[in-house]
Amino acid sequence: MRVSRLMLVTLRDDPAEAEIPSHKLLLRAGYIRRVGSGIYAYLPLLWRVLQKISAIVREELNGTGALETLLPQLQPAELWQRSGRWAGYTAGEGIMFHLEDRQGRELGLGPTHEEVITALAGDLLRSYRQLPVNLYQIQTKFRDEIRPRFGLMRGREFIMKDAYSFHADEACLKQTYAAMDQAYRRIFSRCGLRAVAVEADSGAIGGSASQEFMVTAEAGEDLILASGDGRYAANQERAVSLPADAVPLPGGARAGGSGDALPTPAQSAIEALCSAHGFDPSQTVKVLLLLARFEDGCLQPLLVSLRGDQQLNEVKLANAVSARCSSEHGTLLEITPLTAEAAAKEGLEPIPFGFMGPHLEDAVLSGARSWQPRFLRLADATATALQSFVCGANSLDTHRVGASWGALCPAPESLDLRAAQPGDRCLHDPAQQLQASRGIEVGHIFQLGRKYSAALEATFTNEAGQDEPLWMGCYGIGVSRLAQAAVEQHHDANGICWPTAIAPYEVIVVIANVAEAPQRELGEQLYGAFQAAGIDVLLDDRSERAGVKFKDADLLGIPWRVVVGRGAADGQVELVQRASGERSDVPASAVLAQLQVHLERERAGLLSA
RNA sequence: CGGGAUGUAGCGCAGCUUGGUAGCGCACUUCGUUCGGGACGAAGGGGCCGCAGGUUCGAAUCCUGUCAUCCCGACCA
Repeated sequence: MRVSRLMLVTLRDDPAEAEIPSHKLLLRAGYIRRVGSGIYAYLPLLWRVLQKISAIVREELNGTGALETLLPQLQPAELWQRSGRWAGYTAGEGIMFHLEDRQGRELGLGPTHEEVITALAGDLLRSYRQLPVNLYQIQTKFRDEIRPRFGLMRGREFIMKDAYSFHADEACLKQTYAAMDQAYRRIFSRCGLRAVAVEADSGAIGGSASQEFMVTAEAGEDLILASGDGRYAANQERAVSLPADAVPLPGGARAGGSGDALPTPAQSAIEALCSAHGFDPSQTVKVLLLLARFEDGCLQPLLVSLRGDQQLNEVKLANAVSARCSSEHGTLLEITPLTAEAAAKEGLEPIPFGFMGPHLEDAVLSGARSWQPRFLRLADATATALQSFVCGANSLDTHRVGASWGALCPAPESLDLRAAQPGDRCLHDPAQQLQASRGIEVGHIFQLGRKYSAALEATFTNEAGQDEPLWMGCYGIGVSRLAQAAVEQHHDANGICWPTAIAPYEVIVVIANVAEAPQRELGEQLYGAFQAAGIDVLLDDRSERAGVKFKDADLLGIPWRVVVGRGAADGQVELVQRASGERSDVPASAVLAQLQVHLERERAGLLSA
């Protein structure tokens, strides 16, 4: 391709709309344009990148025996109602774009395809003899994100590879899951990405085991916690760790175990309380009030006890609340803090916020207009493990010192609700500490089990002649996000440095001065020779000054640059590697052979490294 | 949804406090000089100043509303 014909528009200044390097560079170098919030046009250069990524994905998945297919994006609500996800995905914080057709029938734009594929599988897969099957597609997904951001990182319309596997038993599912794990590692390596696999929360998709693949980058939206020995890595949403030891409360349990009253005027924050009385935060129990909203409209107040020095992990809490309430009230839609304003609106007596203890009685909820009249009481294990502690006395400006479970109130159910923190000791080896890094989630694989197949009655006949639900796995890769993640990981002050395997073009031949016939002729000749050799080559034939063309070549990030300039008359050209900046003078007759050696190796991505 | 910010030419910005009918740099067009790291000079084209009301003789500028975009958050009282 000739640059003069490429519709190339590069920007000198960073567009105001972009914040992170990869987003700025993709805009500046003419790879993308914003059409709306979270909606981007993939310009010809980026489309080549996306196709190269897709080709790698296809090769690796086809290699595992997976079948490529293409499913509809317009999906009937009925399908989602059968799986039980319609309300959760369309109401509240739901992310599914949905609409009505002319007959008034409801439809959704596919944010994911479990429903469609499972219904198809139920229809087509009848015997264990057909299993296992793994189907995948690469297509646009639609998600009405709460907050789209960072260009392609979190778009409302984006390209995803999603795969779904079907099995006769769990062991077979685990095999395919492991095969996909391996395929994913190869895919990211071949794309030239440093990616790590981490344990993950399976979120709204559901199912049991799940693992995310993170491209490590400062601008990542996710926090990864990993042990120094490399044996444990998890998303913070999911991570487990050993909490710091609590400092024992001097004097132990007092006044029959329900504690002594202590005047604590205006000391509603743990920090203020501790500094005023010399307590350690780990000697206190803090109480959080929250409100869970369910699909059926039920509003359930939550009372969560945590050790004062610990932080709540909302994802763990949401999972715990779902497990306890969803069979009765349907999908958990959201959990919000229970505020004084909301309580007043509900017609309740004032609640002593800032001075609450775990013994706060359900009576404070009496007279509630729409809330359930009882708290769902949950506690983190760090709180229930305390022999004696400091907590609010449930009246303003007062705490209790030396309270203990049982005497004060029954200990609530003890769970893991705390957020693991960097510096925490690891479960697998207390000598190891968790270290934090940031990551961009580019892939996620799940063992779904039979959640969807049971809901959608997708069954097969087993060897014994009985019908049972299919075992399922699902596996996603954010193709467009991966492209931007690659830029985030591979750029410098001058622009993008694409890994060769996914670069839009592998080589750019720059004619320094097109007014010079020898340069022009040699440039054209090399361009033709590279094309004939199967190299993806760009020819910068524009009548710009050399400096402009060099700047643009750097910005675009083409891995190799061949400069045809002053030496052209003597048959000499310059070969420059974009990422390293290394340059050498090479006879024009030898440059193709040299390039082929480099490209041969680089096309494999990091696999060869 | 809560908070913050910004909307002026394709991009980046100034002008707004103190109302008088729009400017700079880049990009674009033409000509000349230049020609290996975003050249210089000259001449041009392009804007209902996000939109709608209001105040005023007069609004980019003041007031009200609205829309859009970006950032932070939606977690500990």
